Amino acid sequence: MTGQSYEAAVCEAPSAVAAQSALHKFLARLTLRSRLSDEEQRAILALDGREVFTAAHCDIVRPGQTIDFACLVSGGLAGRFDQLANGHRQITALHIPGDMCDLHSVAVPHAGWGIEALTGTNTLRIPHSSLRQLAERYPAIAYAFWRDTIADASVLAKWISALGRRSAKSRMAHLICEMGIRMEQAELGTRHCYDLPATQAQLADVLGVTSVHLNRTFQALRRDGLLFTDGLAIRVPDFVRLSRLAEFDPQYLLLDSGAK
Amino acid sequence: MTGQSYEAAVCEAPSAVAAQSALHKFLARLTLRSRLSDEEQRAILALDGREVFTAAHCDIVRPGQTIDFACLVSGGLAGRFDQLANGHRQITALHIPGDMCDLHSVAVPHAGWGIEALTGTNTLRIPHSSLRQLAERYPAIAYAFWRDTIADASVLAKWISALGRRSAKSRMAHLICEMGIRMEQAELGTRHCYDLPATQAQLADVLGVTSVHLNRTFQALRRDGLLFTDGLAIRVPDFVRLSRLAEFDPQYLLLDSGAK
DNA sequence: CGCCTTCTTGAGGGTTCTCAAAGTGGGTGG
DNA sequence: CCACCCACTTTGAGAACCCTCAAGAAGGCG
Repeated sequence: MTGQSYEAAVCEAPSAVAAQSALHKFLARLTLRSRLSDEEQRAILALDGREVFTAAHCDIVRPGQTIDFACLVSGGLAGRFDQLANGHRQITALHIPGDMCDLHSVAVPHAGWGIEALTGTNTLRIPHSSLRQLAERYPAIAYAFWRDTIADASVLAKWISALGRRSAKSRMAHLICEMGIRMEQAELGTRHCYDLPATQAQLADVLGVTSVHLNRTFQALRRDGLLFTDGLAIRVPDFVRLSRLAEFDPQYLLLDSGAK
Repeated sequence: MTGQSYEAAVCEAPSAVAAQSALHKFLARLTLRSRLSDEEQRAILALDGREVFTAAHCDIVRPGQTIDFACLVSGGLAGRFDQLANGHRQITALHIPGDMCDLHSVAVPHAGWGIEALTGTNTLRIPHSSLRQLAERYPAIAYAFWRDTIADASVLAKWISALGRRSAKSRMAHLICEMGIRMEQAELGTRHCYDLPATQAQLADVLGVTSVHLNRTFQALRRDGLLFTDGLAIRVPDFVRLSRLAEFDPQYLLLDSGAK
């Protein structure tokens, strides 16, 4: 059921292990932003759901679908997107393992967006009912969920200013910086080296440019020595210099550890 | 302390009345999205805070400021913005009377953004402590606050796809449609006619274009007969036709009444 | 009446798009 | 093991959209 070879690396672990690892990452992010008691933490880790594999380019959640579960990414890379009448997509958020893609769907189950597997992606489908019970029983968890949504909104707002007021080059640099910090926080790599398993066409859908222009922008950053790619691996020799180009300040991610 | 003459229309009411009206609008939006008991509704209406007037172009909250209150707009128009190193601003959200600009600041008090008065604007500064007490005492209110943040994020996500994948003309049309529906819901006008007290330069900061280009885009819409302005008033003769150009579907606003 | 903010217009240039085709590499079947 | 296919990346050329700089018109306010 695993996809092409390079996806096997992500999915090779038995799924129960991957699921536990994703829950741990999810919990780690919650506790970074909110204080939770041991009991509350155990309750989060006890969450259960069906693990589902979605092949690259397939939709995990179709636009407009009404769902009764939230998706915790346990492997791969997922993107929330909005689709235009002409079929063009804009990806509004990227989700890495440990991210609950659509925690907000608990409170608003009718999705106006879709979620796409950018590469072969495993998700844990956690029933809304379980999450709602948790939030009702433990107010601190409800509060943590709220903060998680706020962090999500903060990233969206930052991306609006990137799309509205920055060049493609600066936007690209910003994305590479953001994903570096997030990957590092999730212990999936470092800000200087991590995997970003997306095609250039998909990254173009994130940056709001065409894939042709994205390719040229990529080349410009390589010429400047700011960024190198090796297959899916991103290498950033000088993170500070890249941050300056991007005017990147990780504070908006609401990850204190990344702000150091 | 009221500003220029055209702002007086907004601010002429004694502030206690304006504050009550803003709280009613705020409550109306919450109850649209969440069910609240009579007691919970009374608790919201009993919220109190200092009313502050901010002149046009001045900051209600400066970027980076740590605050201990949330701002409920009671008159005028406010914009959340992100500022670049070169001083350029991108407005990420517009807030009309009845909107709690930064409800999320209750959970994340250090602002990474700023809030600007686009015109002379009155805000009610409601202490975080009052809101937090309310959320702790009434779980349904905490839940309603969460949903409000989700609605906020939904609007942000829609705006990302507008900035990334639409022309200035379509973006402008989308903004006019969105504000029309929101104004109608807030009973501050109708989708066919409402006041938008912002300068073209400010609207350009929302749309992510220059004021020169915004002006030309405006003219193009007028030429097409889609949109007319009369001072601050926006007139939309054919909302359906404008919606089509904008590919506007009000569902993302999470205002069921607007979706009809 | 004069100042100031805002809106409007013009001309030229840069970024990004569109359309099209060629190059690259992994996977698959013969 | 080779040939083919397919998805992805890269390149080229011309056009469209939007920006910059600059200056002129319009309207409120002292």
